[in-house]
Amino acid sequence: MALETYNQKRNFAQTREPKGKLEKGQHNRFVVQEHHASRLHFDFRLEMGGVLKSWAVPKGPSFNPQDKRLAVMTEDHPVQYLQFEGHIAEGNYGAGDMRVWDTGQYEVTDGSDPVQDVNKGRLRFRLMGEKLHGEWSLVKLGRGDNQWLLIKARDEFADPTWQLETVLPIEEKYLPKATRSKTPHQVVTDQVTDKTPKATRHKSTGAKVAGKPIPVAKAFAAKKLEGDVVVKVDKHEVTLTHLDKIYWPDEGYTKGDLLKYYFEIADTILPYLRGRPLILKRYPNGIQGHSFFQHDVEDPPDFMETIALEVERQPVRYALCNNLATLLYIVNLGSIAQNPWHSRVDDLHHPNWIVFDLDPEGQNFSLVCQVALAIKEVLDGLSLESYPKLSGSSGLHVYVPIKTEYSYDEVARFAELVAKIVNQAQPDLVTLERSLRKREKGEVYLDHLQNAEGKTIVSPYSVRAKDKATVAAPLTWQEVEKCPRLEDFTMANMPQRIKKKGDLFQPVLHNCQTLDDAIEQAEKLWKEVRPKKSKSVSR
DNA sequence: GTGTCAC
DNA sequence: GTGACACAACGCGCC
DNA sequence: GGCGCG
Repeated sequence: MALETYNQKRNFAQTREPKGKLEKGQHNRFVVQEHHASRLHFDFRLEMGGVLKSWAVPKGPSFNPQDKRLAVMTEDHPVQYLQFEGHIAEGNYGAGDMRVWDTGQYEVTDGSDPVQDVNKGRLRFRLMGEKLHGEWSLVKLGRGDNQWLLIKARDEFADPTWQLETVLPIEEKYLPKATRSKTPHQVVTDQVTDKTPKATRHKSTGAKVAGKPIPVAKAFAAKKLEGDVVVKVDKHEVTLTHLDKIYWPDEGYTKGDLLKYYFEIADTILPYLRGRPLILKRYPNGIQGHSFFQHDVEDPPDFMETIALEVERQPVRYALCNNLATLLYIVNLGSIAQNPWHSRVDDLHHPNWIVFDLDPEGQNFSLVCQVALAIKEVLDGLSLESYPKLSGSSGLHVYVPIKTEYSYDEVARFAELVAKIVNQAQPDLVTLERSLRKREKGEVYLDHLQNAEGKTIVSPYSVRAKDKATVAAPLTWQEVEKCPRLEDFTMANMPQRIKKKGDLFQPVLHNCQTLDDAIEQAEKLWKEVRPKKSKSVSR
């Protein structure tokens, strides 16, 4: 049954090849035959299920694990074919010389059933032949139903310098015209088997050619952003891919739209990113697709600066978004919102802003605005300017810019003190309770714990991976009083708003406030207002 | 190895 | 019919 | 999204 095709293809009056019949025993032998047929190729056969499972490998096996050799599965051959050598007469299937190139035993690596593995399209095995040794894999490809790859696994037998040699001399007919009459030799070079034109050869699979670089402004001036484009940014080239991929299915916004937004507001956002380690949260398939965090940027492009930080005794290279090229690069990777540290690399241990993160947790947004105003009132009382922004997600952030000289610990302590004071002033509105279960309904969670080294907060002007492509929008306090709607601040209208209002957050980078007095006053204030809990306990 | 196309 | 050329790098897990 | 792996 399994050998029907084999028998059909052959006229046994004319060929000395063995007749196909199933064999009982299971010996796990293999053979590689050098086959000088219409094309020179190598037949790779593994004994299993009473037949030889066979693949035609045009370039033959390679000990270089980086070579993935195309292996076309052909009809099962009878086990007697293991020994077959000779000349198949002209006019017959596979006409030409056949020699055993290598033979020996094999074993399936994980002890599973090789027939099943073949059916599954994945086979790993160890070869013990004269020439071939070590671990190999055969992996079935998706397209076509008989295309596989033969790959050498990385082990002690792997050898990138290895070169295949044929048993028989290579006939002139297999050589490209240009090379003919120059002593056909026994080393199978690329030229013998590689029929691809020189021009397209060696374009490494990863680096796709997306055309000539276009000046970035010109690229984004285009009516429609689609496909891939290489963009020239200053001296750098940035490849932008899948520009027409839908990132916001409901609105139809594409990755191209997102990139265009960041290009347009780059001058406004970059100051908030510059010098700050970034944690990338990537959505390669848009806001509804799978997302993941990336701390370490593997293989950063030349224009991207990074900082190596020790994390659990391992160096981790964090991205620094110091220029437009990097911004476009990380956005192209699916980094929709940008998440910088609170401190910069020139002074990593000292944050230059304090953040209060207000999370409504299902509450009415007007409550959030009330709490924000309560925070402002407390901060005003401590003579500190504060600046609100919509998180773009569901809450609100209040920033207090400070001099770069307070440790994260000092800042965290101060932030907690302020949070307690606000909580004391508005106990019905505010909770400091982290645990969701313990939070009362109608309370807004005031998170001050975000003020720690290594934590991040979504930067102003970041687009959020949320419906409507909402933006983390800086506001005026007057706007907070009127309780804005976050869906009114989006990627679609933010550039206009910036043109009209300028950058409302500019003081956050320049108003370097001193905390010393505020800390002193806050401590005093807290002593006055705090609940006298300790006394009731001790009583 | 297979498929397609020009001659 | 034959030779020249084109095609021949998948799916998964990880960050 | 893109790399390395089998």
